[in-house]
Amino acid sequence: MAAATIKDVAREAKVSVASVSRALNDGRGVTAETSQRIRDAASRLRYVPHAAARTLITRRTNTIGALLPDLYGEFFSELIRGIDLAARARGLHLLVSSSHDDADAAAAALRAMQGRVDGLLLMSPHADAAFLQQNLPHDLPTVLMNTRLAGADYCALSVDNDGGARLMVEHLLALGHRRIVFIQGPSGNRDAAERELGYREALASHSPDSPAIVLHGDFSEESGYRAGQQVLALRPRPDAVFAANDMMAIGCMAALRDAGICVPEEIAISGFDDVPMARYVTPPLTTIQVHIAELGSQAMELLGEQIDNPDTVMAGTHRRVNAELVVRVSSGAPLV
Amino acid sequence: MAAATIKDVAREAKVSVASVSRALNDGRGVTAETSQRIRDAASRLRYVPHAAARTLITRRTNTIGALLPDLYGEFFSELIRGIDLAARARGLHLLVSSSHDDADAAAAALRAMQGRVDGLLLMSPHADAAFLQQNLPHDLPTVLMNTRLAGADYCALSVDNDGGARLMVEHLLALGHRRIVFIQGPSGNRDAAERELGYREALASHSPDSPAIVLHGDFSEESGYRAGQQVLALRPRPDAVFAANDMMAIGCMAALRDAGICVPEEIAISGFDDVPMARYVTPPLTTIQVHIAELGSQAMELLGEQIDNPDTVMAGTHRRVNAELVVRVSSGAPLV
DNA sequence: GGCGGCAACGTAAACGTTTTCATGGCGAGT
DNA sequence: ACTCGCCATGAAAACGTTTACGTTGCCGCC
Repeated sequence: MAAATIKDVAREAKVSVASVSRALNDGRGVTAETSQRIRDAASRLRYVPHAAARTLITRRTNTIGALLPDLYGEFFSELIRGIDLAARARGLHLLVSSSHDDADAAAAALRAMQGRVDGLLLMSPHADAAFLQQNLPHDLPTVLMNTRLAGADYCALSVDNDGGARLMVEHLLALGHRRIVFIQGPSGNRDAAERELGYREALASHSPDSPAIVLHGDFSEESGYRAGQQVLALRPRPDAVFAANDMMAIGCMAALRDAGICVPEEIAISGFDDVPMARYVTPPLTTIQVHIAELGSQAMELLGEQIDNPDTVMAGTHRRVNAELVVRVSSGAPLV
Repeated sequence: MAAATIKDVAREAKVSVASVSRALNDGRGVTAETSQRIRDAASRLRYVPHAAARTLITRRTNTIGALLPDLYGEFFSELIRGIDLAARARGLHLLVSSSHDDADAAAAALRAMQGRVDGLLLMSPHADAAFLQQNLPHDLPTVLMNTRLAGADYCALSVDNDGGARLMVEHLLALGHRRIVFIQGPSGNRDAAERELGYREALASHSPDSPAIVLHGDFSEESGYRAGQQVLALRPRPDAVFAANDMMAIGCMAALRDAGICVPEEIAISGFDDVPMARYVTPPLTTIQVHIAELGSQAMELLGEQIDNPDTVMAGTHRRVNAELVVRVSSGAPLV
């Protein structure tokens, strides 16, 4: 029993294939009763339109592609969840290609998506201008996510690292902390750089006499631990530490604990990301939460708009998704 | 500039479309030099075959679908990673549909995949026999993952909860613990039920005089905390606690700590899953690690075999992916 | 030298839709 | 009553491939 085609339905309902197509799509140009007869015949035969045949003529796949780097844990799941939800709401399918870690693999994956998708969600560390120019079919609607490229040629979306960092510094300042250390992320990492920028900006604008004190780190817990040891050696001793991510904050906290320093009474600590673990460490970590799912769904929305109106040029549109302050014990805020 | 078609390439290379198709696919029936000329023309025009047109005639989409429930965190990412890697190795694309939490949504998603995929990876709490019979196109190769259905009609793959739980109980017994409490997962959850079964089996076969002591829980940290309080009230007091997942183990550990009980000196604790947090709690949690990525890639392998040889019936094949004991401090094992 | 066979290549059908255009019927307006 | 126009319906083209089948030319063999 091969799958039923539109011809089978037409024969069953004693009409032409054209009428079947009309009845099952917009439904205009067909009498109510013939339409009903056709629907009955279709469901009787369990007819489901052949997607490829439809694509061939309509030039639409009703599918969008997501090209992602090698991602771990919470971030990836949340991102996909957001994308998937928004895509489903628009009746679109989701073709994902993940875990390609070099530029060649990404380019190959990109080529392979050609013609299988109506639009592309692209997040790739290799996505510089040249790469895009070379590999991206320029008539394909695309939204860049968290790429280092802020260029005006593409539509982009990224998390507001800058704003999040500013929020955190303002929070620490409001609590009375004045000497605030920042622990950097790996050099070359864009998120890390933006967070540092936000730290410096907030400090400069809200507390010009507070020095910017920056220690090295690479997002790993160990580097946070080492930074914590350096913090202890600083004179005068800092009031607070703001790590570029939670894992470093946790490592730093361990270093302070090992040295007998009380957090947050003697030194406040805060991180960035709000990983699930952040609320479980002792003391619970004050941090910045980013709604990753929202990043995904907003990107999908943006892409959807581009697909629906291909003529209105949206290149250069650049949105940011908000970051939110999550106050817990480690920053020394009075509990309410 | 619309995308180049095979006709354009044919014109450019001054051959017929048939020769282009031959040269670009198997390459037989075409002279070496014409073949080269065709390839040149193709790359000059940036020709990439129209996937839908090809699908229409070959009846193959080179895509597999993954239908997943609403999944969180690590599990989802690892699963997708495993699937994606194995699929890419076979030159297949991955269409995912996730986050459908009721049976109707799952059925709709399943219908929508009709004809877009060559095979299906299905993990759904709603996938009972009736649901599958009703919604699954029976000529579509399918692999069931972690479904409650062990029936012989489908090809299936699941994690060895049973074996993992046995490993843990044997570990605890080997350390000299005799009164081992088990904290259940939510009722109706298949993973939880299998873990409990493994606990009971191991206890019965290795230490028949040890009683099976089972407390209620629902996988949440809070339920673990409550179970921990019940543990404290038991007389004689248990040696060890084996929670059906890590979060409950962590909750239980908190309850014991709050009561001033030392872990593992007075009571050993262990969990299941090896969530990232497990190594960071104090003391670090002994648990069972499941290679989720392997679950994904093995499922993909199984599906690939089904697709490649559609005639050999593989229904009823049922494999399990191993679970592994991860010994940390919380079980009281001597450190090496 | 004619003929069979084989290899390279071209022609055209087929896949299952959507959509344009043609056709017929029927109601309304004069 | 005749015609105009609209509306439901059908016929057929088109989308871009693959592939079965025909055609051509060439080589070798009798």
